[in-house]
Amino acid sequence: MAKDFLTPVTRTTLTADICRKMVSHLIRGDWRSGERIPAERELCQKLNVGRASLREALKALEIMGMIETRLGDGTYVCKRSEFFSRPLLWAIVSSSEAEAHELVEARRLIEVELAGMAAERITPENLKHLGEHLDMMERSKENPLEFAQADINFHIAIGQAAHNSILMNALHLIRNLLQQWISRSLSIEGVSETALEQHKQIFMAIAKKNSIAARAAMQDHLNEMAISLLDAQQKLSSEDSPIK
Amino acid sequence: MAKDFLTPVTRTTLTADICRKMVSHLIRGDWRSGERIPAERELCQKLNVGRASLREALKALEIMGMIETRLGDGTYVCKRSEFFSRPLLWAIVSSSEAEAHELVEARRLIEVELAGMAAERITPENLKHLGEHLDMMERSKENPLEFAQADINFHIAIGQAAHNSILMNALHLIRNLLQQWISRSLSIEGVSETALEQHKQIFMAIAKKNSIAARAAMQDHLNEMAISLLDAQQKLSSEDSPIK
DNA sequence: ACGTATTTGTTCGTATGTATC
DNA sequence: GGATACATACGAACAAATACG
Repeated sequence: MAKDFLTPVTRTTLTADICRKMVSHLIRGDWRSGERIPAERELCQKLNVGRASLREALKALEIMGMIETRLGDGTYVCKRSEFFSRPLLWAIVSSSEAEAHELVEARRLIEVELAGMAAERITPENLKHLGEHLDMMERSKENPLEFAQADINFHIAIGQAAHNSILMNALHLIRNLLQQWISRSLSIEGVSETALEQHKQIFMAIAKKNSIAARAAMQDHLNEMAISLLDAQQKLSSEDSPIK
Repeated sequence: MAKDFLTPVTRTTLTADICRKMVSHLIRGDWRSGERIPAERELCQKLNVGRASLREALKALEIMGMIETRLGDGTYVCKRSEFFSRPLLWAIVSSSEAEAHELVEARRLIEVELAGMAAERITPENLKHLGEHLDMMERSKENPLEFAQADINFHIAIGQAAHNSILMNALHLIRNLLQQWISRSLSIEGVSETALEQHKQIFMAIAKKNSIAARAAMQDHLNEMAISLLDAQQKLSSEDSPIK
């Protein structure tokens, strides 16, 4: 069509251009993971741009988790697996309308899948860590705080064993959003005993690399926990004094 | 343990703090989608920070697709569904085959579940919309751009019918990160015909409120698409010319 | 049609705090 | 402790694009 004759001049900002250039250097491996990149002032000269423009680009990359700047030291390239892993980013996924039951639903979906994937992909080292967290739970039956922490670590370790960083980020996020209710529900009489028992089931299924059993065990666990959790949540929100 | 006595002082930068604050305003809806936010200098005064620090935060948000700045005009809030949709992000994500694989995996997990949930919870109105998007795909077989848009709308409509805002947000996010490859793969000979046929299967299963069939149909669809998609992604990253 | 005010884009200079050797 | 290199942060200034009367 005639109206699309000549493409409009797409105005780009200097900052975005710098960002693009930096990204392509990062990707191409001109600067490797863990390496230090040239100082800001040096880059300014090489790129022939002002310091503010460069810093805007650098900050954007930092917030996306691609580089890390250390005060008084320099700027370093992050590992690829850390790209996009800044919690800030994933907070966006949550929404104010998000209700407890939606969170619980999302949690079940993700953790069941992660358990299945972990059973298929777990390395001996992953398994060792997983076992340690289970032992920790056993030892800290009398200490609610330690128990809750061991519980978290166990679930996170499963996520790591699944080797999918995207879902791992999602797991972290949902955990954070649910954490206060999870802690509360663990303090209900008898819940932590049940949880420990179910964790053992999950561990065994994963150790046997039985993906189906691992999914089922995690499903059982989360079904059970969902009840206590929603219970704790209702109690909590009814106590909730309107803050306004 | 004694060594963990006092929590380390987590040094935060001003820019990151500003960024956090802005994000929470964006999420909480203090500034709505499409609205113009206060001018830079005004924000500086209100937040009591220098303009450079503020701009670094704003640029980061812009590159992630959360806000849009127009020279000589002002800064506007993007729609939630457009967050993370900036081309620059594609460049970053598309550079890693491992990440592509993880994204595809996460997409399958979420969309299969959403299809199942949609079959159980869809309202007549939701179903009407879903049907309209399907018709749109049928009508635009010859127009790749329209077809791709109808494809997006169809999947989004399923997400809406599932009535879980957390998973809906996750769907948007992953969609945006995968979009360029999805478009590419749809342009491969024969792929769009297959996709259309599979969409019909999904639609029928959901219309019958058959959750199991809906899951299966979506699984089929995404399995098939994953092949074309990873294919398109490999081709794309091998074309990548060194910029220097 | 023109000019003025507003707003973002970009650079520079300067002062300060921090890390490393 | 001192010297050096570096990031952090602010403010001022001008350019460029846009909106509005």
